[in-house]
Amino acid sequence: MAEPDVDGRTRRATEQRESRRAAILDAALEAFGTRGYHQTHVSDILSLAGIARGTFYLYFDGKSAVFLELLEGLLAELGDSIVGVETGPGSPPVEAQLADTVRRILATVSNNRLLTAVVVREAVGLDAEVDARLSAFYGRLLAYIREALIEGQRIGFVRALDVEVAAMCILGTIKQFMEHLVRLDDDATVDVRRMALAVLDFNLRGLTTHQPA
Amino acid sequence: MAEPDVDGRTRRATEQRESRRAAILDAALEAFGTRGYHQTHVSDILSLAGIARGTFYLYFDGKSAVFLELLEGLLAELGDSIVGVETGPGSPPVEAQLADTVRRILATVSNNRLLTAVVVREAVGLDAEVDARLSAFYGRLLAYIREALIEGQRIGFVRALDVEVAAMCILGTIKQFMEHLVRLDDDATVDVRRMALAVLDFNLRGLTTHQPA
Amino acid sequence: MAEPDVDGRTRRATEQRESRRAAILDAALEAFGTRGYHQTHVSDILSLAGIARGTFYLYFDGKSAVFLELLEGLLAELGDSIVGVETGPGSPPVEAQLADTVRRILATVSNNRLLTAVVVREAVGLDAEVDARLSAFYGRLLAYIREALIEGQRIGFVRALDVEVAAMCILGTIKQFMEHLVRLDDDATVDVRRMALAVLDFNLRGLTTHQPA
Amino acid sequence: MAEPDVDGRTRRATEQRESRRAAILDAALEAFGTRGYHQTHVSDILSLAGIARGTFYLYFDGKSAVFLELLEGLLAELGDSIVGVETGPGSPPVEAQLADTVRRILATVSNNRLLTAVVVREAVGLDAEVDARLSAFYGRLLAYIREALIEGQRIGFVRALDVEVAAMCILGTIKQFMEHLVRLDDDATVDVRRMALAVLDFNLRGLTTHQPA
DNA sequence: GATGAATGAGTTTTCATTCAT
DNA sequence: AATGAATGAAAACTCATTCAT
Repeated sequence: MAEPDVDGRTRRATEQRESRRAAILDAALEAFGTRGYHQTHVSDILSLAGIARGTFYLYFDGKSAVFLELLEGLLAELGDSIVGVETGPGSPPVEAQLADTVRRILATVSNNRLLTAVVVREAVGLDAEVDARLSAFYGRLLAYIREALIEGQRIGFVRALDVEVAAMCILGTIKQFMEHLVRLDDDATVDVRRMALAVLDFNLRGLTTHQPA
Repeated sequence: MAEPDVDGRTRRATEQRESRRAAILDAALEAFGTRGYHQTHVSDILSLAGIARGTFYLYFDGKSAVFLELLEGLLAELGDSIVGVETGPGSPPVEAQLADTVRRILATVSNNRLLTAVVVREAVGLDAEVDARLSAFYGRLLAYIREALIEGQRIGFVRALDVEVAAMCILGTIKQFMEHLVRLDDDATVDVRRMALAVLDFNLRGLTTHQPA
Repeated sequence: MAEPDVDGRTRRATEQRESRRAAILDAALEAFGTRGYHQTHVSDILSLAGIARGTFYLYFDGKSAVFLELLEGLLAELGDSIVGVETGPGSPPVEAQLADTVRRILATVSNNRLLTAVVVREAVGLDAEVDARLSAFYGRLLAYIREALIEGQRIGFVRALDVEVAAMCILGTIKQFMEHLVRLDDDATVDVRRMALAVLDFNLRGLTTHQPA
Repeated sequence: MAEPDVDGRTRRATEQRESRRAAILDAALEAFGTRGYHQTHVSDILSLAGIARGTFYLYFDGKSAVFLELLEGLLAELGDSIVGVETGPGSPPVEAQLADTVRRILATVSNNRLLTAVVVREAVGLDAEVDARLSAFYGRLLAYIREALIEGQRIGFVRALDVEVAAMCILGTIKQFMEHLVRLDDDATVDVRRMALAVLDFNLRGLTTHQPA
């Protein structure tokens, strides 16, 4: 009845529980990433995770619950990747800060290729709650970009333009870029960073030669 | 078996057949547009079309076949909206031609809001063949944009940039714009044309004030 | 396109539908009667009815829905068996009327032996709605008996007693009798009518020799 | 392996074991009484008893085994409540003895309200063995009543009647009364004893005013 | 002895497609 | 051609019981 031992057992049990959860999430991620959300059945997750039916329901409420949890994780990571641009004296140049943000998003997407694939491709119509979360996330992202644009205008970095539409366009280029990344084979180590900077450059300068507007 | 009579009967029958087909397509369009592909059941289409189960399978091979046909139609229309930019002497200004293309795409999307919604949102994971078609379409669209950019560079309209990435970005802004349009309520007649031009402007000039890079 | 033919087809279809429903109800009745409610699975009903899984759900919402419908039928029949006692001039003797009621209940139970068995035995705890219906029925029956007793006291047929308790006791004897009937083998044609009259006699006169109270 | 010490340890262990068993039985009783047999899951018992899943199976063979044990207890107590009527010289009056029996049954039921509820309501269809036990108990009870009636007839207390049917009716009134008691809220301290006597009175004298048959 | 994670057989339910009328 | 009843494969989910720690 030594207390420390009991503690030890409890801790080990908890750790095991957590690792089992993680294993199921991994399996689910692989399944979703491979077959897509709708073509993935609980059975697929089971066989990938090597567990019994009941075990799955011990850890999650069902297919959509696992997906939701994976999604939350990705959205959280993406949310963290995006930080406001500092404009105070002594701050790094704005373009450099933007490039850093792009680099961080990029890393997150690269680390979560499979999941991002599902999210980007089957964006809507999966499940009421999943839809809501995604919607909310894109809403927040859009709002963030909007704010950044307005701040950019204040400091004279961003020209006069329709902030609403511009934010939408930027989001579009980001999503398309994500979709592109996701489509790449694992071994296709193209120069992703270079592409990211090219996306940034596109957003900043547009297509045209610099004839004044 | 009097030939002339049969001709008349045959024609009428064919006409009826066609209008029945069209009615089913309409019903399917509404169903898919409202509930999305996966949440739409054949029953939904049946009740909207006011036909019996068996009748449906007399005209189409199944749920995914109807969807595929609707998709083909949309892609064809979209394809038609996109025409190359003429650069010969006496051609209208490039920007005006681009604006026209944007306007045509816009009209197509507006006329096919429901279907566009499904295509844009549930882009992938519906059905192997549907996936392939969509992929092919976006591939062609991307190729078209790429060509246009190269031609633009040749005539000095487009600056030096990564054509691959720029094409991707443009596609992204278009898709995001489509998604935005699709989200609007039917009666929300916001100034869509103005927005379209703003998207074009964004793509052409980017965000920044024109300090040379 | 002869209208009468269409009518004929429609009628025949409706009839078939009804008879299919009836067949399922029959199968369900047999299954419930044989194995009891909880031991009966939809599969049992399917194989007894010789239909496919989906067909069952075409006609009923599920196991408890079929049972509820069977129950409703029985309760309705039982309700019809029970009619008030007439006390006007020229009415048949009260005892004779009561004997008739008993006989009618008896016939109903005999005709619905299997179902009565389930109802009497697994009275409660099957399903929320089933419970409610049964409860309501017994409540009405109790109320009916109470009224009859009060009327009986008014005309001097029933002695002074606790009406509440007496009604409860009578219900108890009826239920126990039903349970007994239900337990009998099909071929055991004991003199059921005689027993019914004995139950009536018990309720009317009690156990004791007629020493005045 | 010092014998005296082991004895002490053994006794203490046995006591603990017994109290653990009792705690599980208590929890099971509450669970069954509240939700009924089928709606009660082993988990319900576990959480009420505050023990782990495995522990439960250390003490009992399973859900139906616990229920069976609870049932045995109730049936034993009920069996003890019922003692034969003495008719020798100097015995208390028959009616008083019957009233005592009624009182004892009543006390038992009151003390075991929850369990009686399950037994009375879900009488049959729980489990083969449970069914058999209940059946046997009611058989014995019926036999006891039958004997009592015959003895009653011998001493001229009970009139000429169909003993079989009368026993059945009496059992019916008892069961209905039990069901009624069980339905009462715990705090509804209606005059149960008065009701019990009214049941007895009903059984003895029946409904009618005493016009000779 | 105690624990609670794991099991998997057993059930229910759905829905695209077929086919006899 | 049209109908709609029937099909049954495919999923999802539950819960009593086992067993390694």
